[in-house]
Amino acid sequence: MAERARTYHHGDLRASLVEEAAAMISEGGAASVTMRAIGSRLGVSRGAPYRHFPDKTALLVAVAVAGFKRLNRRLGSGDAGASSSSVERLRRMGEQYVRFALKHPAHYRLMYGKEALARQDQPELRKAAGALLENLIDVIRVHQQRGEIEGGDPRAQAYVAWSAVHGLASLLIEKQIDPNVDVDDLIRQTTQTILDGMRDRSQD
Amino acid sequence: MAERARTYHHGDLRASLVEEAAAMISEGGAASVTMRAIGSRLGVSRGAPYRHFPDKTALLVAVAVAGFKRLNRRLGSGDAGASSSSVERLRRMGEQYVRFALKHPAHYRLMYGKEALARQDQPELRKAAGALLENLIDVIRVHQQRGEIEGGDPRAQAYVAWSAVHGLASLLIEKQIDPNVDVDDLIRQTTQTILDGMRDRSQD
DNA sequence: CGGGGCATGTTGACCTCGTCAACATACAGC
DNA sequence: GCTGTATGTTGACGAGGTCAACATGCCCCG
Repeated sequence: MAERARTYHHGDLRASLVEEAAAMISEGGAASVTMRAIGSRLGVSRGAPYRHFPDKTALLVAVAVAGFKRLNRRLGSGDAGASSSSVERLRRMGEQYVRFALKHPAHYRLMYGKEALARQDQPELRKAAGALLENLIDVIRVHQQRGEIEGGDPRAQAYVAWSAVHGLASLLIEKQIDPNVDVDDLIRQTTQTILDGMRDRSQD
Repeated sequence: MAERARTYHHGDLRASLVEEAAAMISEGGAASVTMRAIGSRLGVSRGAPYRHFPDKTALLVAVAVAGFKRLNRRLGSGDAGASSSSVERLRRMGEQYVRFALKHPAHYRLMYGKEALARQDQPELRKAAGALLENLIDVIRVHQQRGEIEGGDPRAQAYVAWSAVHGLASLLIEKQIDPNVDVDDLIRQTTQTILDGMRDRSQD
């Protein structure tokens, strides 16, 4: 983000673009992000962004990457805070994950919406998402060593856990879940079910 | 191409539009679906679709609804085929679900991509997705009665299971999962973990 | 059997948007 | 101060969604 505060014409337009685009996404959804609109909000012309990003997709990818970094930081912080009662730590991560998605629905959607983004493989994005997975794998590995969860391939288990929280976040965001259901309970039950499932492996 | 009924000008353009749009989505993604392109492929003008759908969104919603119905049918059929070894039935449903998503990635994406669709609540879509949930709840209820899974609120359990398979499908579709991982194994492990988790409930 | 009228389809036009090229300008270092 | 490059601006183009005016087919009424 803070590359350098070059006080050029605008003064680090690149960073401002990413920041403003993220804000616009939160306010009006990804569809409201227009080169013209974003330029207008920043007091520059529609063409200005092209001096910093080859096209709109690249800008959106940057926004998505920033989102992953933020999410990562958030999960990490909750994790660092006193390694609580072992498994509780994993459950907390899951909760933090879903809560992040609920707090920034449009942004979250963008992070996982390859469709709207590159056809080309976006290495930056892949790296940011990869970091998320790696962190999760690390935590799982720790718990495996403590014997708190079954000791299979931690990567596979990470995928299962990730699927559960991502799926829940996605369904909630897309309003596929009855609004009368208590979200907190549902989050708890989801993480708990996964943890229970990872402890009791009866076959394969 | 196969169906005709009213031999009006085109002969049931509405159905053709939905069908063709679905085909185009599969071929080139949702972005390739253009009023002009779809009209061209069907031999009508760009304006013709507007006699059957108020706007492009409505057409896409119809496509999404058709997708849900197809998915529902598929899950139901697998379910009806000899109520296999109890829990195996639930696992099969999960597998069928993910497999459907992998077979029709763009279509699946559309089904859950509210962003691209209505700002307004689309009752048809909600109904179709609701049917999916209801079916899942029914199956879960049956297994609860057989004592094969814990007997809490079947709706909540359905959401948990749905989250897991939807999340896995989503991550796979968006290529967030290492291609070296064996997809079949991952699907099996996911459904198995959920089932194990629903059997062994140690706390609330 | 012949119109009338609604259901369908067609076209032209307008607006928004992404993007590129030509042009303008501000900084930085000499 | 002077020049070159990093930035920003504008005009233009093409794609695409959508609407209104217009055209046409089809069914039903008399």
